Amino acid sequence: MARKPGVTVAGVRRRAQILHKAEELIARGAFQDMTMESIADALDVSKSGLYHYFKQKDDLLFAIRLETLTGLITHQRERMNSGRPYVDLVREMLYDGIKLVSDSPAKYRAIFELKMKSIAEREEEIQALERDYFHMMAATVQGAIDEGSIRPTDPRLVTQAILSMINHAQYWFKPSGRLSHRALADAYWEMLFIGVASEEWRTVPTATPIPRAANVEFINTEHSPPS
Amino acid sequence: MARKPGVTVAGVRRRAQILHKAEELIARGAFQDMTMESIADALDVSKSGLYHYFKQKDDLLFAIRLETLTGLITHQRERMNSGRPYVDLVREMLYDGIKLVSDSPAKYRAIFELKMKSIAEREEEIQALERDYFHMMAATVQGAIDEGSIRPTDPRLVTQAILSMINHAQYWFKPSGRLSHRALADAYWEMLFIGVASEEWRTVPTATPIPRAANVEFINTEHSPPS
Amino acid sequence: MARKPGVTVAGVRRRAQILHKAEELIARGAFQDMTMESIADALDVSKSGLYHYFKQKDDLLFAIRLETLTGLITHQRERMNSGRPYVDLVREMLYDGIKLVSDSPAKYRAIFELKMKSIAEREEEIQALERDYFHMMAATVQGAIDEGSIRPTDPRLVTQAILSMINHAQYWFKPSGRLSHRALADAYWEMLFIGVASEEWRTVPTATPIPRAANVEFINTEHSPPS
Amino acid sequence: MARKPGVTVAGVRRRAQILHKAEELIARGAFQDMTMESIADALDVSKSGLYHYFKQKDDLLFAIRLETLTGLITHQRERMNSGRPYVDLVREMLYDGIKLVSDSPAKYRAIFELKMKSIAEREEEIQALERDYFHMMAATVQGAIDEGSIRPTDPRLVTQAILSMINHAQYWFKPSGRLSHRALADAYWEMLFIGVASEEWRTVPTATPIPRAANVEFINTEHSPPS
DNA sequence: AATGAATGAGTCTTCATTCAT
DNA sequence: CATGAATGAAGACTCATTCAT
Repeated sequence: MARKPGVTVAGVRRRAQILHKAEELIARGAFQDMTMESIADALDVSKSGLYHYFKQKDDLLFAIRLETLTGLITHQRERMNSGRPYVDLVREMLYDGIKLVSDSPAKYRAIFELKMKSIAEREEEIQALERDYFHMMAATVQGAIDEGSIRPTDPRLVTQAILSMINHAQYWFKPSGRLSHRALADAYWEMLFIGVASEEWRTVPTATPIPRAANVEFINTEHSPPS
Repeated sequence: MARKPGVTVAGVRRRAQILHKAEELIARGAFQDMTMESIADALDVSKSGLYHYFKQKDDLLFAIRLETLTGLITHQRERMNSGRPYVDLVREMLYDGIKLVSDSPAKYRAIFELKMKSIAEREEEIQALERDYFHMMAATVQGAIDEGSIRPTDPRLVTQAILSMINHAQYWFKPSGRLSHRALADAYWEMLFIGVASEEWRTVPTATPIPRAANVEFINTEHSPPS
Repeated sequence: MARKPGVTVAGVRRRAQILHKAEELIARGAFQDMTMESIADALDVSKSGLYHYFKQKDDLLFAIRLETLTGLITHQRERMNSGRPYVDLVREMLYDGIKLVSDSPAKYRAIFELKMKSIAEREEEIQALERDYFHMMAATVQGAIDEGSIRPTDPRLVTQAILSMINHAQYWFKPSGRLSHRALADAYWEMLFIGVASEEWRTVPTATPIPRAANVEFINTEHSPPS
Repeated sequence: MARKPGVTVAGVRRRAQILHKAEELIARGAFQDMTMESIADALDVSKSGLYHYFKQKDDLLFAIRLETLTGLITHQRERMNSGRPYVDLVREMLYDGIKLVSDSPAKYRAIFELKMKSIAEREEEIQALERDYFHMMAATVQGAIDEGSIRPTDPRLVTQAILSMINHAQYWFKPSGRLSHRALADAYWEMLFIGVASEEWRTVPTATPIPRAANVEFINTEHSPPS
C-alpha cells in the first residue's frame, strides 16, 4: 500500500483531531450534521485531506465506535482487576457511564445509534467488542451476586438496566442543570440497589404477582451468561 | 390550489396510511432511510402525492410525534382515572412502554430521537406535550408515594428510570426472542421496586463510599472533560 | 414504483435527447468527456434532471449500447429477409457499418469500448444481443458460402474481418476527407472479396505455405457456427 | 531539487518498471483504472514517488506510446532491410501485429485509444512517429506492388485493413482459446491475399451493384445522418 | 386529487498534483 | 531519492421541494 497515514507525528495528531471533531459535531446536534465538509471546515482542512486518514465516511464512524468501545473495555478491565468489592465496581460502572454521557454525549450515542446505520462489513469486529463489553459488565454483576451483595438475578438484565439509565440520560440530562451527574448516579444507584418500594410494600406482592424473572434466556444474541 | 387535504374520507385514510408507513420505515432501519421517495415507493404513490398531505417532510415527522404523544397521553389519562392503586399504575406504565417498544419500536424512537433533528417552529407544541406526558407519569409516581407504596424519592427520577428502561429496550430487545416483553417488564419492575441488593446489604446502602473514579480516558483524543 | 419516467410525450422526447447528446459527447472526444454535467449543460437541463431518466450513469451507457445493438439487429434481420443474394447482403453489411461509423462514430465505440468498463449486472443482456448480432452476420456469410459466392471459409473469421474494418475506421476515417465512406467500403470489399494478390501470385504459395484455416474453433466464446 | 530521474542505474530500471506496470494495468481493464494511485500501489511505491520519474500523468501515457511506437518502428525498419520478398514482409507485419496483440493487448490500445485522450502538447512528436510507422508499412505494401506480388491498389488502404485486423483482435481474441495467434494471422492473410470469393464469382466483382442501403435508423433517437 | 418533470443545494468520493521533510 | 500530508477541481448521486397539467 502506498497509503500510510498516521506515520508522522503530525499525522497521528491530525487523525485524532478529526476523530475528536467528528464526535463533537455528533454531540451537538444530529448525525446528519456531521458531514465530511463540516468536519473539514471546522478543522480548517480540505475535504480531501480527511480522506487521507479515512477512506470513507463510514471508516470515520467506525473508528469512533472502535475507540469508544476500546476505551470503555480497557477501563472496565482495569476496574475488574482492582480487587475492590464487586458492588462497588457495579456502582462505579453506573457512575462512570453517567459521567461519560455528561462529559461527551457523543460517545454513547456513537455506540447505540451508529450501529443502526453502518456497513455490515467490519460490523462483526465492533459487535465482538460490544459483546465483550457487555460480558464484562455482566461478569461484574455476577461477581457481586457471588460475593453476596446482589441477590440472585439475571446479571444480563441488571446490566441492561444500567445501560438503559446511562444511555437514556443523553436525552434529558443537562450537566449545567441543578442535578450533578454525581447526584444522578447516586440516585439511580439507590433506586436500583434498594428499590423504590416502601418498607411495608416490599413484602406485599402487588396485584399481579411478580414471577421470578431470573435466568430468562435471550435469543438472537450470543450472550452466554457469565459462568 | 387544490382543496385542503383530509377533507375526503379517502383522504383521511390516505393520510393515516402515510403516517403509518413512515413509522414502519423508521422502525426498520435508520431515519435516513425514511426519505420522501422511499415512503412514496412503499405506498405506491407518487412523491408529489405525499406533498398533498404533508407540505413538508418536517410536517410528517411532526405528525408522527404528535400522534404518538397524544396516544400515550390519552392512554395515561385514562389509566390515572381508573381508580386503581398507584403502584399498579406505575407498574403498568412500565409494562405498557415495554410492550409498545416491542410492538412498534419506532414509536419511542420517534419521541426521543426525532426531537434532536427537527425544525424548531412548532417544536414548542410538541415539547408541551412531552412535558404533559412526563408530568402525568411523575404525578402517578407521586401518587404511589402518597399512598405509601413507594418510599419518598424524587418522582421525576423514578420516571426517568422507567423511561430509560423502555427507551433502551429498542436497542436490544427482540420480540421474537425467548424473553417475552411481559417477562422483561416484570423483571425490570422487580429490580426497580425491591432493588437488586441482597437482604444483608440493603441495610448498609451507602456504607461503601464510591471512590473517586479514575477518569475514563480514550486513546488518541484530546478531550478533557470540563473540570 | 413511484418513478415512471418516459410517460409523457415530453418525457419520451427528453429521454431520447439525453441519449443522443450523450452519444454526441462520446463521439467527439473521450468517454471521460461524457460527464453527467456536460450532458446536462449541453441540454440546458439540471444535472438531477438527468437522474429522472437514468438512475445511474451506467444506465445511460447501457441504454446507448442497448439501442445501438437493437437497431443494428433489427436492420440486419430485415436485410436477411429481403431475398437478395447473400453476397450482396454481406457487402451491404460492410457498407452499412462503414457508413454508421462515418455518421456517428459513437455508436460503434459504444459497442466495442463500453463493454470494457461497465457493471456486470445487466451485462449478460447486452452480451446476448452481441452474440445475436454476430451470429446473424456469420449466418449471412454462411448463406453466401452456401449459395456459392464465397468459398468455404470459417464464416466467423470473415465476420470478424468485416467488423475489424468497420471498427477501426473510427480511428482514422474522416468523413470530410477525400475518400467517401462509399469509396472506402467499396475498396475494402474488393480487397476482401477478390484479395490483393496479383494474378500470378494468387497461385504461387508464398514462402511459408498458407495452411487451410477454415473450421478453426473458438474457445471462451459460445459462438456456435451457423449450421 | 533532486537530480534528474534516470541518472542512476536503479533509477532507469525503476522507470522501466513503472512503464511496464502501467501498461499491465491498461491491459487488464479500462484506462480509467490506470490511476497514479493504482500504479503506485501495484509497484509498492508512494504516489509521489512516481512523480520523480514522470512529472505528469500525461508524461507516463506519452512514454508508453513513445516506447511502443519506437519499438514497432525499429522492428519494421529491420524487417525492411532484411532483403526478403515484400509479400513476405507484408504478411509478417500482419503476423507480428496479431502476435503483439496476443502477447500484450495494451500495446495497440496504447496507440489507438490513448491518442484520443491526451493533451496536445507533445502530441505532434507522437503523430510524426505514427505517420512514420504508417508510411513504413505502406511503403512495404508498395514494395510488394512493385515487385508484382500485390496487384495495384492503394497501399494505404491495404495498410489500414491490416491494422484493422490487428487492432480489432484485442476485443475478441483470447490467446488461451483454441485458435492460436498464428492460425488467426494465417487465416486473415489468406482472406486478404486471395480473397474470399469463390472462383466463379471472382470474375464478376462489382457486377451486382450495391443498392441504396436503407438508412440504419435507431429507435428513440433523432439522429439524422448528414445527407 | 394525483402525477411526471424539473431543480438547487448539498454530500460523498476520486484524482492529479504539489510540497515540506 | 522517497514519503506522507495536503489540496482544488471535478464528478456521481441524493433529496426535499415546486410546478404545470
